[in-house]
Amino acid sequence: MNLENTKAQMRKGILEYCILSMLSDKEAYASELIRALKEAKLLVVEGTIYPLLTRLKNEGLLTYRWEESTGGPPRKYYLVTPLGSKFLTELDNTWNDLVGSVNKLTGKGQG
Amino acid sequence: MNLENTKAQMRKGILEYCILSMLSDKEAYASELIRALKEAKLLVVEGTIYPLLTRLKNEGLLTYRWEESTGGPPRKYYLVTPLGSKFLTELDNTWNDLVGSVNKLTGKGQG
DNA sequence: TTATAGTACTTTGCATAGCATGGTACTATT
DNA sequence: AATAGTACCATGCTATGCAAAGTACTATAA
Repeated sequence: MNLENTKAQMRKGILEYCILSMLSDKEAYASELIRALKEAKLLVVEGTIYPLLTRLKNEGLLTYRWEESTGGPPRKYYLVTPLGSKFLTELDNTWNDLVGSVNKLTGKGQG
Repeated sequence: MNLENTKAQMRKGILEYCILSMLSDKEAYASELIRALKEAKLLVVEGTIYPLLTRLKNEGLLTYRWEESTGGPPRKYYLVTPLGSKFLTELDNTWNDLVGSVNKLTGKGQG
């Protein structure tokens, strides 16, 4: 049995929520997001986050602007669109429901 | 954008935790589990739960016994093995860490 | 100039798990 | 015999996280 794999599965679908939420506070570029996610003990790699950002942009939930960097290649600063903000509200509810359901089933709630 | 799909993704990997936890309290068969999960607002269908139970059994986390039913086909009653119980403890920690991480990133925690 | 290192963005292919769908088998009712 | 309800099982699809490799820009060192 592989605990790491199970952990990875638990993270699935939650990254999308976290990233939308992070970008609703202030814009950021991918490497910044990766650092923040790692600090929060959520392991994320480039191959995960770049396709995810592109997908959210194509769906109209995010937009971005280029910004030159003094010490490296230019950066893509992403931010949430009005549609993304609306979707984030629904994800907030979804997440809260999910936590409630799991806590109930695992006996932490009123279960 | 498809909210239902995102919800399904969020559920990924969490079912395994929920089912192990439910079966650590008392044994149950698949249809019982489905009913309980639906009551807790976690949408689950047969095509999801049967392969999952088989997988957990093959990994030694669950075992089962047959029991005849008066009004239908026999039932497979699953229960958690000692190995499954040990694994469940780790999933408890994983889940708590995940909730902490998400709440921190989405600004519900200490920010 | 050339080479190396650091940063940032991109793409490809794989493994996994949830799900839709259809099927089998047992019992009870009509 | 036919239908309905319950329970278990198998197949194929899809989406996502991830490993790995690649591209491009800047700064530093030889």
